[in-house]
Order: sequence, then C-alpha cells, then structure tokens
Amino acid sequence: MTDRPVTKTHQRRPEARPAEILAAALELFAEKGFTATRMQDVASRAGLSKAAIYLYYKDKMALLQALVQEMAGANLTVAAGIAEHYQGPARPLLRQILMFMAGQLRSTRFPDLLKIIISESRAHPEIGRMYFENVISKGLPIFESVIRRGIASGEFRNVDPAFAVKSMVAPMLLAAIWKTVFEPLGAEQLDIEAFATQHVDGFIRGIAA
Amino acid sequence: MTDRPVTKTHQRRPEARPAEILAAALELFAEKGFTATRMQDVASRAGLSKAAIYLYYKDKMALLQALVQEMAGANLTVAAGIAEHYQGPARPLLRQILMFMAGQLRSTRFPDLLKIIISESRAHPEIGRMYFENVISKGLPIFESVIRRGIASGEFRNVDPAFAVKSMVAPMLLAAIWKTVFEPLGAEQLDIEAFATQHVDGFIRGIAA
DNA sequence: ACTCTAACTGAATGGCGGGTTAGTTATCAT
DNA sequence: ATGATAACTAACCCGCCATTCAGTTAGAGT
Repeated sequence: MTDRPVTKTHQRRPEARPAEILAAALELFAEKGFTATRMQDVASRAGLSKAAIYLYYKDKMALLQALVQEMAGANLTVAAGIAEHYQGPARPLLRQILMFMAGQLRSTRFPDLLKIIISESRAHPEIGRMYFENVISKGLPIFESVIRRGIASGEFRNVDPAFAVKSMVAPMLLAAIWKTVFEPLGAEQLDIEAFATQHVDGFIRGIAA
Repeated sequence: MTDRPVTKTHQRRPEARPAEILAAALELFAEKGFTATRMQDVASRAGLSKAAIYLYYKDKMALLQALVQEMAGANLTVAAGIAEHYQGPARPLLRQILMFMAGQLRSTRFPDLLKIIISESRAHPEIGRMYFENVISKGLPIFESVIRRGIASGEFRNVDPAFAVKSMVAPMLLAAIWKTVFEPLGAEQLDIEAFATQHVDGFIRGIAA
C-alpha cells in the first residue's frame, strides 16, 4: 500500500488525509502548544501543503475542535461504561475508575489536550464548552451516582457527593498539570499510577462510614 | 489627591507608575488573558501612553514576571509562616493551611495568575520556572514536613508524604481551574470554602492512623 | 523667567503567520 | 488518448501588535 515508489509529485488520497492531518496536529499541539504550532508545521508533518489542510478543515480552531471531540468521546464512553454496568460494592468501582484514569493520563495525550483546553478556553469558548458539556457534565454525575450508591448502601458516610467527586478526581488533574507544565521544567517525574493508588486508598478511607 | 482638576497634558509621577502599571496589567490579564491583552490596553487603563510602559518594564513578559513574583512571594510567606511556627498536633494545622488557601483562591487573582502560568509556561519557561522554584518546590516540602510530623507522632498512617501533599492540595488546583475556566462558561459556582472544608475532613480521615 | 533633563507621547516599523488565490497535476471516465 | 474535475501546491496578501524612535513637555533648580 505505502511501499510503492515515491513519486516526485503529490499523491491524492482524500480519504486518508483528515486522519493524517489530525494525527500531525495532535503531535505538534502536544509538543509545542496550540498557538506556537504553525499551520505550515502541521502541513509538513502530514506531508501536505498548508493550503491543502484548508480543503479538509475550515481553520486552525477546527483542528483543535476535532481533536477534543475525538478524545473526549472516546474516554468518556469507556469510563461511563465501566460505571454503568457494574453492580457490586462502590469501593472497588471507585478504584477501577481512578486507575483507569491514571492509565489514560500516563499513556495518552490527554494531559496535553487538557492543558490546551485550559489555555484556550477564554479565547475560544466553544472548545471549553465542548469539553465541559461532553466530559465534565456527563462524567461527574456518573461518578456522583457511584458515591450516592455507596452512601445508600451504608459503605460511605453522608458526604456531599458533588464535592466528593471533585476531591476524587482532583489529583488526576494535578497529575496532568504536573506532567505537562512542571516536568518539562525539570521537576521530578510523578509516578501517576502509584500516586493514584495511594490517593484512592486514602479517599475511600476518608469517606468510609 | 486624585480630585484636583484633570489637566489636558500628562502628569509626571515616576514613583507611582510601576505599581499602577502592574495593577492595570493584573486586572486585564485576569479579565482577558495574557496574550489577548494588548500593551495599549494596559497603557490606557494605567492612564499612560503605551511607550511609557517601556520606560518601566522591559517588555510584556516582564509585566507578567513581576506579577507572578509579587503574588508568589506574598502567599508563600504567609503559608510558610503558618506552618513553621506551629507546634501542636498536625491535624488542625492542615485544616488551617487548606482553609487559608481556599480563602486566597476566593478573594484574590491567584487563580487567574495560576491559569496564565499554566498557559504560558511552554512559550516562556522563565515564568513557569519562577513559580515552580518559588512556590511549588518551597511550599510542598513545608507541607510534607507537617505530614511527616503527624506520622512520627502517631496521628497519621505511614503514607508517602509527597503523594499525600499532592492529594491534599489538588482540590485547590481544581477549584482554581473550575473558577477560571468553567464558571465563565456557565458552570455552577463552586463554593470553595465549603469544598475545602469537606475535603480536609475526608483527607484527614483518609490518612488517620 | 530660563534652562535642563527626565518623563512622557504620537507615529512609525517590522515580522510573523493565518488564510486565500490562481494556477498545476493526478486520476477517472469515456 | 483526451478532456473533466477533484486534489493539491506555490506564492501571495494583509491585519495585527510588540517594540522603537524622534520628538514634546512638565516641572525642579537657579
């Protein structure tokens, strides 16, 4: 497929382009940030001319929007799936959710994208709103319901579930920021999974009945 | 002082200018973000011509640097003071530290500045490095030592203090992000002090012996 | 009143990079 | 093999804004 001789002139592969462009954009946004990434950089990495990108995406923001939508959708689906089809006690479910998140933070570009969302949300509220509506305002209630279930079953104390969920996921946010902001400045590496393990342990004791 | 008739031409008040310029910059950076704030905006709000700013600050980045230095210094001094001159049990000290942080988050521009640091740290590592060196890498060890003291005295379990401290402050980071990123998009307001109260309560139970 | 200088201003300058335009070429249908 | 057309490119354009420069003026000292 890709091993036939490279011609001197361009190839036409309209079906493959959008995905290739997004992949290039994701790498570059993660490496250099959104603003510092030039459309020309994306084009070069995707093996295209700059103008060709505009055949597939309206403008630079549309690239980011597509990336956020893609990643938000994928992650939330999994997390929601874990939580919804589970029937046993709440404690191991919380563990599982947090360890899943920790794994995602370590192994995907999610932290970089999150940082970009934070950075760009004022200038481009659509991005922030999309993330908020598709991830935050869907994810938090799902986790809340787990806490509520634990309270109802007597596993947990009668805490405010909305606050509890934020206490629960906050260290994952901190880990994402640590990784994308402070590690590049020379801070010691954070072992996200070990951190999550200790955190979820303390968190569960903290809300145990 | 300010109620004498406004003259048509400019005033010369070289001693007052730097502070006025910084105040204007802080307001605008918090309102519109660093990149979106034009030097002309700062100048107008400070009641000066754009060029005059350059008599007092080398460039736009120097404004941000001065703001970060100022706020970082002030806050850390207080927090460190609380922790260092305290002798009693660790539990109420943790409470006091977190409630102090919560109060600062609610009543100052700290969250906005934090968001700017996160956003700009890749393009301008000096800013991120300054914050990391002056706040993070000084603040965390101080809090760690409180945890360590609690472990030594038998108040707390034998947790990893470095992780514990991060679990402890993470909700304050989340609160800052919530306030600066999601509330402007229409998210419900987060009652930071109530959140901190429940969090510190759970956190302490979570690491209690 | 006159001078001198530091404080201040209005008006350029420069370069950067997103987006566009006017063509060029690959590929398919006939 | 020959248009027709979609895919693609090179070169351009243009607005934006940080920074600078060449003056102008406030106001202290005499």
